Amino acid sequence: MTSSVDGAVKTGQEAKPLGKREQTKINNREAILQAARDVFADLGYGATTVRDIIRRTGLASGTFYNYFRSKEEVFEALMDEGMRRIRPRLRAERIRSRTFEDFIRNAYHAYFEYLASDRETFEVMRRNPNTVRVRMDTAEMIAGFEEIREYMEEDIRNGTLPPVDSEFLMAAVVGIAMEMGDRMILREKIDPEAAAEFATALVLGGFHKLPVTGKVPSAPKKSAGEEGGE
Amino acid sequence: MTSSVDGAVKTGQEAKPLGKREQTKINNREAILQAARDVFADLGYGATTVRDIIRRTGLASGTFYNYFRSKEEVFEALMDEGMRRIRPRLRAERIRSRTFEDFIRNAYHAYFEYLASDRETFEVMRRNPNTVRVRMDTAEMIAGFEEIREYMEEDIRNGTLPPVDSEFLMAAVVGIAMEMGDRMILREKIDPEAAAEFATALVLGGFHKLPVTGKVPSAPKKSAGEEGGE
DNA sequence: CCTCAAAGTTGACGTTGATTCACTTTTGTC
DNA sequence: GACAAAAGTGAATCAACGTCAACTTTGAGG
Repeated sequence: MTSSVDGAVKTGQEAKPLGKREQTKINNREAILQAARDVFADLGYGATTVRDIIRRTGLASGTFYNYFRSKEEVFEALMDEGMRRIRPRLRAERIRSRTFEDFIRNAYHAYFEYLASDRETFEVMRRNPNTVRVRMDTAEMIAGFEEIREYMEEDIRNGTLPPVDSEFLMAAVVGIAMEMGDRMILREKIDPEAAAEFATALVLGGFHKLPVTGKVPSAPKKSAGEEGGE
Repeated sequence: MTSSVDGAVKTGQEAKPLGKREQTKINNREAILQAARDVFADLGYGATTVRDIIRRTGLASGTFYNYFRSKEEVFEALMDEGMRRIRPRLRAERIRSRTFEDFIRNAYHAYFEYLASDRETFEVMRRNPNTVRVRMDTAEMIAGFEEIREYMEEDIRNGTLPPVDSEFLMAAVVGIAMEMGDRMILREKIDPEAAAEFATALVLGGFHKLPVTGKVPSAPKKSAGEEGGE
């Protein structure tokens, strides 16, 4: 009622007229991110300065700060972007997977394939085989890890997985992925398939033997539901 | 022999007169390292400046640069120190251990116990549960990892371990240690024993199932020896 | 003890890069 | 076409870096 006379009507959800303003904003942001990827790869994270980044975009130094507060924040955005791309895949694998085994296998495949596909972002590591590695625990990452852990607790509840320390298991699974991922990226021939098989075999071969805590975690927020008898 | 008339004779190897000069040098270096530990813990690695570090020592800013070239180098020294403390233990465990199993178990125990004991250095992580984590691959660390890998290749050669991708296995073992270590440190009650058992169980349970490459690595520098296998 | 050269310390100084902000340009609206 | 809001610009300010000439301490020789 009484809406604007000729304004674009918000029909469904995807009727983007997308004014010039919105468009440049998107473009600039993307330009900065891309420049950052390049510079990080060339100079390494530690050595790059905010100015190195904007210089490559042709924008003015001040403009950078309309988009990000610092070099860290750009890096964070880069990492978040990666995580945001992976999580839906993990979630999909999760749904598809009937067992803990399936999930692990599919998750590792998804992860290593993503790493291999987004070389650009991870070129940082190839160029700085020495010195400092940075790792950022962004909100998105922490959430991603927690989600994995959540899946594990579900599997403990439904009996697919013995009642082990789910935080440690998640940490181990993630640690394997990270460290192996770094190595994989550095190799001459990048073979995500092989990496995934390796990681999967290790975890699936080993998880039966883990010390059990005896404690079955209680469900998080959802309905109590059945927690499965003995 | 016409040696100096009254100079300290270098009898064996441990006759340290240790002049005042030498002593302050050691003291200053140690003071800087200790200050760095503190500041990193308080402010986080990224936020601390060289000056934050020296300010705590009472030394002048210029003095810092007589000892280290940068913040990175201090951090590196801190990490190296840790690695230098661990490697002899690993080597000792290596010698004591007859099998791959023993080695893994002992190595994890050594590592998690060291982490727990040197809380001060790793306090960095506790204080900055968020944001950036830095990890440095110092020469000492790389050497340490390579040493582990070397042990694994030995075990492949002597048949204790199937011919798997030793780089990946090393990466996985190290990744588990790092990521679990971080989690362990963050816990209310730090239990290196439990962490070591967990990690050990995972690796030892799983390594039989790893994909084998068929290739037995050849010995590094020593005599060719028998490479076994038909 | 006294003297001297080498080693080490100091902090002010010139640089570099981060961050802000008053001003200009662009965009969208009426 | 006029205006206000949004975004861009780069000079100016500020913080930290790393250097260096001058100063202090140490230890060796006399």
